Amino acid sequence: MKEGPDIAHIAALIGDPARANMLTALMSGKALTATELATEAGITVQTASTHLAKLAEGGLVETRKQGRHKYSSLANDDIATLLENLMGVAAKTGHLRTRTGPKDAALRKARVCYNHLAGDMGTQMYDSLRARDMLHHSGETLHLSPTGESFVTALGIDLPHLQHQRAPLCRDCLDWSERRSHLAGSLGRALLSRFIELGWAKPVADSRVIRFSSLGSTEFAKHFPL
Amino acid sequence: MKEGPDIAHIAALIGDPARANMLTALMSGKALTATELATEAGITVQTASTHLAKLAEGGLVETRKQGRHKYSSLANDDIATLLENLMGVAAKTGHLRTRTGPKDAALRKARVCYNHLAGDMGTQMYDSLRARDMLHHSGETLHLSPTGESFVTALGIDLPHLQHQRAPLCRDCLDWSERRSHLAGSLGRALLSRFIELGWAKPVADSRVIRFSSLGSTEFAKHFPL
DNA sequence: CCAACGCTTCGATTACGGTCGAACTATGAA
DNA sequence: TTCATAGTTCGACCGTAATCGAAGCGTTGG
Repeated sequence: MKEGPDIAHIAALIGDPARANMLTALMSGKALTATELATEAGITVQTASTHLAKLAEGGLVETRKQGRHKYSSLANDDIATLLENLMGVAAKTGHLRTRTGPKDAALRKARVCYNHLAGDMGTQMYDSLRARDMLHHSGETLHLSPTGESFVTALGIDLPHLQHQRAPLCRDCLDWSERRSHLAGSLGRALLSRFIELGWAKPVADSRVIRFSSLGSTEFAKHFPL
Repeated sequence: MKEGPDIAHIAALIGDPARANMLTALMSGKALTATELATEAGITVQTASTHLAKLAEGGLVETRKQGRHKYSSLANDDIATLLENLMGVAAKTGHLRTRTGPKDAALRKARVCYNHLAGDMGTQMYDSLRARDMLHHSGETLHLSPTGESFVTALGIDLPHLQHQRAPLCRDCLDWSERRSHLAGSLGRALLSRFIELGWAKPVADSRVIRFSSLGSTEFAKHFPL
């Protein structure tokens, strides 16, 4: 009865509709200002401010002041995973907020999960790397094999720079549309931004959808075959 | 703003302290009656009844009537995973309800997660099976290799019976104390109950702790070396 | 058939938290 | 300096939901 961490507190934080809207908006990975989050959630700036204070105190979001703006983002990958997890059971128990619209297909195909690629193409990338032994699963941690290292370097990833960071290089993250893993961690983030840099893909404004160009699709299929 | 599943609803369900207490109590895997859950959460039976109705409507728990008792249990493994996930971020953000007591060590060593073995020994079992190629990871689904099949059969598991069931045989489940995977699914459940059957281990009453006998510890270490 | 038990429903109370208007602070621009 | 914009704090209002006492059902066991 009194053992274990206080799950009620943080669940309650997510449990408010306004805050849930803000958090899902932050799942895009971008840091958003208070007013952006307010309009996203359909509330006034004042209430958004109090909500943000609570979310920060609860360790769910981190804030960073820049000039007269205050940017908020999810505190870490764990939070993103938790939210995806929540979406999974919410979707499975049939409690959808809106009927599956035309947007859903695009969301299921390719979307950003916090900061890396998720959806069909995300799992395809993951599976392709796994199948070619570039990604290795030892215990719980994911590792990049030597062939994998040269592969991503050839793609233009600055691997030494990533390995210097404190954050884990590879992590797997579970999807809610697909029930499968995709690649998270700093490498997952770097790969997505590289795709955008190469002009293969482009994030759709005000959404989590990632749209691949026709060139990008063929290049992606070439580099990550099944 | 209006895309995706309704995470606020189910997060709000978990967000109430009383309900959170009930859910964590159900993490033991046992089905509990309404009165048991009421005392567990420190509330009266009436309120527990209304809470249970809401949890059932939300798809978090399933209820089963037996005589004049009504047994409630977690609806499925996904819920258990979600709760463990929540405990993880709650623990990480430092929002512990109680200071880490003497009970915590036992919890970290071996505990039941919904219905299978978690904690140190859970991850050890998982890693040991993986290291000996008895457990195989293809895509997202876990598979039991032929050597693995004969191994668990030798342990006394009725494998054909398990394979007949609709539920997946192997699944991995993430731990909140250890940040690593352990074996869930019907095989995970069967293994734990087999350990208890063999007298290796015994669940501690009114807790999620699993206590291994000295015989059980040596046998376990023999069967699941690292 | 009656009493005990487990659970549910109803009704009333209460309290907590979300919400916004208004006033205030801080930063940047003119 | 003055104005505009971004965000915070305060105060008051309001609604929702948690809670429990009391009464009502079923089921079990004598």
